[in-house]
Amino acid sequence: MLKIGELASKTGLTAHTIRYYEKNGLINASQRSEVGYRCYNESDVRQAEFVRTARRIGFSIADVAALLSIRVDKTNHTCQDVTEITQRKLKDVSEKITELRSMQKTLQILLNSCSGGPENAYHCSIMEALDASNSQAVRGRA
Amino acid sequence: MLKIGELASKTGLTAHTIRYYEKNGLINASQRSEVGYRCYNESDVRQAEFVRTARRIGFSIADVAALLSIRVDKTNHTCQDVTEITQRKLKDVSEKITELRSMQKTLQILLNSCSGGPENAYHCSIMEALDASNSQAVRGRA
DNA sequence: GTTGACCTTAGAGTTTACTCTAAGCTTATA
DNA sequence: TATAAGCTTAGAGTAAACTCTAAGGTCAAC
Ligand SMILES: [Zn+2]
Ligand SMILES: [Zn+2]
Ligand SMILES: [Zn+2]
Ligand SMILES: [Zn+2]
Repeated sequence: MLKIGELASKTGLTAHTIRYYEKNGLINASQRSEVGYRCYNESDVRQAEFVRTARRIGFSIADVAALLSIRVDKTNHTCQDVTEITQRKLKDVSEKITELRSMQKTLQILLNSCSGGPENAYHCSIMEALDASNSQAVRGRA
Repeated sequence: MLKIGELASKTGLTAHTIRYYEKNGLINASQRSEVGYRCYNESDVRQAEFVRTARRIGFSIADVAALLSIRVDKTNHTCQDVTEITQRKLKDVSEKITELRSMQKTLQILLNSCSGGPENAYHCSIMEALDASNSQAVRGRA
């Protein structure tokens, strides 16, 4: 039976975070000690590790809660239930990457256009591009 | 002279957002009408468009504030000042992309391992991977 | 002359995921 | 037997960027 600090060092979460996850239904201490300390058994620890793994992958707390509800009742859930959550997350991540790549490209174009030197910014092409609301560079892929 | 709603439709920002930006020093109305309405002149509009463009590229509000302070005093700032902000942002964006690509890869591996079919999740390989805290798939690029 | 769209302010609420604080027990160590 | 480290709770604070509300004044149109 681990105390919260022990679970924390075992999982790499902080005790604060574990209590926060508990409030959100992700981690649970099956027992309390006589004085009220949280006590985690092996099954609790495995669940905490599941949570940490899922969070590391990028699942939100709500996603993890959904995955846990499948986990505790696998026979009444399908592989489809699991992949739906995973697909949705993959879609989010992919969309975010697309957005960021567009930003990345624009920023790179801006940087390529400017010397970055010590001359004053009066004719800086980055500033000019930001000022031109109809600039090619800042409207994404042309 | 535009009123806030006119500036909003011209820029694609909402009136709420424009007031919020004003509070943060990004957009300013040079005048008020007799009854206190914000009035934006051409220069104000150009600044608002600069802000909108910079925000669209992904610069934070603090970044935009820094860019604006260069913009209003170009002769006392250098191209280096401008590129520093841009480089920092590019670095942030690139790091975020790296993170997300790692998530994307993991999620794809998970999805490839599961049929996604209507069978129950008892032997679901996604659930198994999440449960195995030492799983290959969930520890990023091996 | 009243409806409806638009404007004003200060300030609260939203989202996500923590992160920290205060006040007070408990437990291990020197 | 004192410290120090660790545990408890409720609740507040943080970050970013909005988003909305309430209560009220203004303006154009029918
Ligand atoms: Zn120059
Ligand atoms: Zn330059
Ligand atoms: Zn199966
Ligand atoms: Zn499956």
